[in-house]
Amino acid sequence: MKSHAHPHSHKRQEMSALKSQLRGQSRKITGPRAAILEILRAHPHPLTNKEIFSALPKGDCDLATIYRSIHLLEKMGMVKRFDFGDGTARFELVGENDDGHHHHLVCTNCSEVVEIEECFPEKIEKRIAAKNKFKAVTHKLEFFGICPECQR
Amino acid sequence: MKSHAHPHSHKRQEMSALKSQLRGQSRKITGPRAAILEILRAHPHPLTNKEIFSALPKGDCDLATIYRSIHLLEKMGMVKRFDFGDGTARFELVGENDDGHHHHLVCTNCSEVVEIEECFPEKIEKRIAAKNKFKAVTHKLEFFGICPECQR
DNA sequence: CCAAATTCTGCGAACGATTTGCAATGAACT
DNA sequence: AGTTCATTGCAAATCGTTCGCAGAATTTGG
Repeated sequence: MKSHAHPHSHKRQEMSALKSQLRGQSRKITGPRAAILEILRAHPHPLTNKEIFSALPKGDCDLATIYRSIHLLEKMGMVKRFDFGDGTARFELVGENDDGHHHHLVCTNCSEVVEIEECFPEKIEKRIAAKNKFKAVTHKLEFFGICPECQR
Repeated sequence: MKSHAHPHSHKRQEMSALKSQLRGQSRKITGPRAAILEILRAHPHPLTNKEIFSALPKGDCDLATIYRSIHLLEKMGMVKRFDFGDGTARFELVGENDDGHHHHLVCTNCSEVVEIEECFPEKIEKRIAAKNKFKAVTHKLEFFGICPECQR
C-alpha cells in the first residue's frame, strides 16, 4: 500500500498529491477540499456525501460544495465511487499507489461494510470482453448478506 | 389490452403464476399489473419504470402505479431489479424456472446492454461468506465497456 | 505585498427518481 | 348485487443531486 516511514505521511502525501494535481488543472486548494480528504482518510469506509457533511465541523462547508468537491476528487482519481444499491453514492479515498478498485460485503440488515480482497477473475472478464467485442471493460461488484452480529 | 391466444405462450404461464401468487396474498389481479408483465415480457431487456410507462397505452396507468406494481412483482419474485449506476432502477421479468440472477455488459457510451452468462464463481463467494461469517451472501455484478459500434 | 484574474463557495431554487396521503374505483367473495 | 378491502389516480412530499448566481477566496503577475 503506502509508505509507513512517518506517522503522518499519509496526510502529507495526500495533500501534496492534491496540490500538484490541482495545480496542473488551474484549480485551487481550498479548505473544503482539504477537509474532505481529511474526513475520508479518517474513515476507511465508503461514506455518503451527507455523512462527510455531518462529519465536518458544523458550519464549515455547504453540502453542495461537498458534492462539487467529491466530483472533482473523483475526476482526479483521488476518490472512488461505490454504489450499494440504496440510491446513495458512497466514496472512499484511493491510496497513493492504488487504483481504488475493490469490492465490499455489506450487511443488508445493519449496513456493516467489510472490504473484500477478491475480485472478479480477470481471465473471465477478458473473455467476456472479447466475446462481445467490447473494449475497456470493467465491472462493479458488491456482495450482500447477513453479518455475524445480525444472525442472532 | 389482452389479446391473441398462443397455445404454449409464456404469457399464459406468467398470468397463472401471477394469479396464484396474488391469490395467496389476498392481492388483486388488475389491469395495470397484467399490462406491466406484458410489457416486460415483450422487452427482454432491463427497463426503467418510465420506459414501462411510455410503452404502455397512453392513459392506461399512472406512473405511481407502475412503481407500486413493480415493487409488488419484485417482492413476489416475478421481476428482478438491476442497477447500472445511473441512478435509475431497471427491471426484468424473471423466467418461470429461473431465479433471475444474471449480469449485464453495458456500453458506457450508447447504453447498449448485453446479457452475460458468466457469474461470479460460487466457490469464491462461499469462501468470502465463510471468511467473514456472513450468511445468505449474494452479489450484484455488472460490466461496463465500449461496445463495437461506439469504438469507431 | 497589492491588485487583477479566475476559481470557489454558500444559498436557494431546480431536478429527476421514487414515495406517499387520500378519496374514489375496482376486484373478489358471499 | 352488496360488502369489503386492495388498488388506483392525482397531487404533493421526499430524497439525493445539480445548478445559477453573487459574493468570497486563492493564485498569479507586478
